[in-house]
Amino acid sequence: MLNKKNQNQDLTKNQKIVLNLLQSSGEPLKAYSILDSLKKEGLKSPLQIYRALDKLVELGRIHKIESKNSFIVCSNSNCASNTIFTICERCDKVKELKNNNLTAGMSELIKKNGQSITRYNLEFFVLCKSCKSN
Amino acid sequence: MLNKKNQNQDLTKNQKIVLNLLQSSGEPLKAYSILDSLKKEGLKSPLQIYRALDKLVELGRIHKIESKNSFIVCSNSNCASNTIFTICERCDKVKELKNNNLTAGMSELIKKNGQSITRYNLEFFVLCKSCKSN
DNA sequence: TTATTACACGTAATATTATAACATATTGAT
DNA sequence: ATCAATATGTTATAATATTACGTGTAATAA
Repeated sequence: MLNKKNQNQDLTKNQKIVLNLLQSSGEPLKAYSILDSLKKEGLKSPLQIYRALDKLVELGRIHKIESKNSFIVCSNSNCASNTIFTICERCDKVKELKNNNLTAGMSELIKKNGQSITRYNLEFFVLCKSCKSN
Repeated sequence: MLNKKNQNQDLTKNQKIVLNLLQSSGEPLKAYSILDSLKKEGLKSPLQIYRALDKLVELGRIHKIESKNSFIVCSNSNCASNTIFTICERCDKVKELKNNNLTAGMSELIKKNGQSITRYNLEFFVLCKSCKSN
């Protein structure tokens, strides 16, 4: 049994194509902009994109940024669908947080909290460094 | 100067109508379902609804639940656009958290964190009590 | 007063995001 | 080989949200 996280071999053709695009982009992309970019690869209907995206989200390979209807590769090898993003309010740049004191603090908090939290999606709006310095 | 938070007097006709509906509902509603409900009040175009919703969000009177494209009244008198929701994964019930140890912990965390967080939207997916007991 | 500004409203058209429905193909397990 | 599950392709359509343009109304500066 291969490790799904580190291999693209389990992915189907369309899933690979979509994932590759998101990986090489590095920033969030919208479904229809992905579709436009992939016309040359033969993908021509929204459903082809959405099906691939859904599966990739399910596998944890990408995440949906809900407030932007956009998708971004998981920059984390093992976030199990729990996501923490910072989104710059001025330039829209998105970063997925990992292994900083905020994520660590969150884990603590959730452990302490009585509720059975199964998953979370956290969107922190910030002014990024380069926007702040202007 | 009246306290805007506690008075609806500053709101316009359409804003009041939409807010009333959301208040009496208590649960998240979608824009087009609001539109359907308000046909009898004379509102007939999506834009009338979206304009009222936008303004109410801006005023902090309601919040958008991004992962559901839904809107819910603010159950908090003073959250300044920072929102923490729990969403039941089974029945979709949404609750806005306030003044519990999770919200307190979040404030702490953010204070400690170097980044200049201007606003946040946190969505915690849970199994609610009634769904858990089944 | 009149002119100006700032909102709010109304309406039609359209853009954007996402899914349903149906047919066919491929894969994987028994 | 058969069966089930999953993936694909395609068309149509649903659901969500905004653009563009014209009108009304209230506050206020000239």
